[in-house]
Amino acid sequence: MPATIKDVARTAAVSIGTVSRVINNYPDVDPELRERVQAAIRELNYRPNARARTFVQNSTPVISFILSNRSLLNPFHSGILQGVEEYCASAGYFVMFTKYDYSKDVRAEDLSLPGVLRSHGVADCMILAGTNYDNFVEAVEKLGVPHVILSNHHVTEREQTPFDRVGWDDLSGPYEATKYLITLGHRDIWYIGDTALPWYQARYESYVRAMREAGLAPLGQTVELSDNYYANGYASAEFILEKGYPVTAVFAAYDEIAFGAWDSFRKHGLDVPRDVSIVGYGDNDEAQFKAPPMTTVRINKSLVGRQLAQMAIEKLQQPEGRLPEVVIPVSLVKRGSTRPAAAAPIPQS
Amino acid sequence: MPATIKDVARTAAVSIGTVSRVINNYPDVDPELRERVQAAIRELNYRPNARARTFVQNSTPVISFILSNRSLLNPFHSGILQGVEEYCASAGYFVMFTKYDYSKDVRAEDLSLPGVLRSHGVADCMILAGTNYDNFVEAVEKLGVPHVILSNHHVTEREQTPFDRVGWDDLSGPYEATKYLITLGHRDIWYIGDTALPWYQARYESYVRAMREAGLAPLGQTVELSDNYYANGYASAEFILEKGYPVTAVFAAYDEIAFGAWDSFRKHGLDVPRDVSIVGYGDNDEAQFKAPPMTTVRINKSLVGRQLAQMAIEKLQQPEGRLPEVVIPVSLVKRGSTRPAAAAPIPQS
DNA sequence: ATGAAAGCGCTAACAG
DNA sequence: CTGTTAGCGCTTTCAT
Repeated sequence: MPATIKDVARTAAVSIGTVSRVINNYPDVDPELRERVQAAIRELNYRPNARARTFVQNSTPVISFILSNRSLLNPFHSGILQGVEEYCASAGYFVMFTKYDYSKDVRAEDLSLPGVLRSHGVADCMILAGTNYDNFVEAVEKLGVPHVILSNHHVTEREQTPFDRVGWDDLSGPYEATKYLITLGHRDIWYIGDTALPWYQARYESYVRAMREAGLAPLGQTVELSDNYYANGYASAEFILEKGYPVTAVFAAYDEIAFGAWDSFRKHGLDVPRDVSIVGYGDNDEAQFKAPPMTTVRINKSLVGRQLAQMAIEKLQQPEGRLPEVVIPVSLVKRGSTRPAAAAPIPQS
Repeated sequence: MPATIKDVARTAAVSIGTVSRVINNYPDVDPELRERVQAAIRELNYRPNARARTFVQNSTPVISFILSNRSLLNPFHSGILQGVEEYCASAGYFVMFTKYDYSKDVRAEDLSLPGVLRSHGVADCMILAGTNYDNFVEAVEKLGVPHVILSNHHVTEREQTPFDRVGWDDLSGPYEATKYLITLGHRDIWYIGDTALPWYQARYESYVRAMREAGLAPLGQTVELSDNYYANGYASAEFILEKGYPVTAVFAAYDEIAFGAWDSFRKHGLDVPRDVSIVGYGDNDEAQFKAPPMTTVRINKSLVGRQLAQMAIEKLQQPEGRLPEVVIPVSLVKRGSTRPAAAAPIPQS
């Protein structure tokens, strides 16, 4: 049975009010009493009861990170969670990790919500991460629970107000990457990636924009065998090579896709970057560890997480306030998997 | 301001005691009253206040997953966390994610503990995951906080009582893997991996045992440039090849190490599995996605996590009880990166 | 079967 | 500056 504030008060021969003031670092306490209280705390090995404290203050320093419909094994999501925890810990908050899988086709009121939403007071603000749909967001809104949304994977049909959302810039990365390849003299630049998923769609369109601006024809290739990025990238490259299409550069919509394509090229005796330049997307750890290290678009997942956490804590303190959307910039990291295109044969005139 | 139990009682014209009995599914409630209460709950959109409930019950349905000195980006750790969450959610518990970095050289009483341990009542049981040392474990013990330890990465100098610990079998996996390569006719089988870390040491010894039993000389190679597994595996293979040592098979102490070695072999024109067979360790998702898919030792991380969670919940309910250590078996997954050794040239007699 | 009331540990408001 | 006390929402015990 742990010591309570009463025990400390008795031992220090003061009132519980004084003990409370000492615990919470109130300024106006007689130094001698403060010392006596602190001695009693040490002696009794007293740790405040967080339950009682949060109960009387009617608020819990807990943020729930809800990962919807995605696996934490994906470094994207674990990276964001890690950023969330980092910020929360520094601000004195705790992070509750909840995985939540649901179908987008269930009506909001019929969703079987995660426990953290079935009672109130477990966590006072939610971070909706992973892939989310309108039905769940709507259910959370209806409950009146403060929340912040990871915007990139929020598949919505409603018009979004630019508030209480954090994401990274999914448009300029692919655009910059493609432009970089063009600058290097490449013309047969393929986009490899799924175009069915909305966020891949955005990446594709940015690629197309860069190609068009340079007067080049966009070349998209997607083989969607499974939700296995590597295999799809591999198969897409196989397809391009088997058809005999010219290819000197690839922008892959995700690092894992790039790795698959890379292995396919290698299998066909094509060297990266000698024969084909490759740019990935995401900058997971593996990218820098390839031989040669892979050029890719870096998304600062930790920063995305920290920003989500910061906004969540602000919302928790001011549930009615609306915080403007934050978009985290991305950056092209140039490494060894890209190089200038071989000079084109001079046309005979 | 959310509705409280009082509001429900007033609306249903019953006492708060009755409302409590309905909420908690007590059997002896008049069906008519129960119906009235439920109607009031719906009408007021009442959700019980978890804070008040846990306060009066003096226990919180929260387990803290403390990841020490490791990154959640490593699929090992995120896989375990995901298993923990899965079990906890099904049992009505919540998971608090805490990252905690510390030095093993600080005395237990001088450690700056994570917030979840500085007050009590935030979480009632801890899962100590990641890499842990005696000082932290001792500090947790001194606080009298119930806890369960992931045993594989617990670096200890104390004699361990086989209780309140969960781990996977780090001995039979490497042994089986090596024996399998021997069965395939390989003789020049290299172990690639760090031997400085204790758990890698165990894997190495098991490899050595299998080699010795077959009358073969163990061949260990470690290049430890950094904590980058891929690069170390790559460099280790480079070393073997540059020295011109014979090699027809490799057991790598971790999948990422295997990937690095694989790429080095490929660079040197050696095909897997035609020229070299490779066995990895861990069975991260990428292993099955290689071309060909990689033979590896599967560690069921989710099961490790679920087992940790189950024991944590038991400890939480019976803090004094001691639960026998659980060791999760591993299994060799045979895939395309291994094949029988080419027949040795028949010695001229 | 139901209502009334004590009390969980703490904070904060108030009185002195 | 310090002590006293109400009260947070709920469960549980004790009457009835």
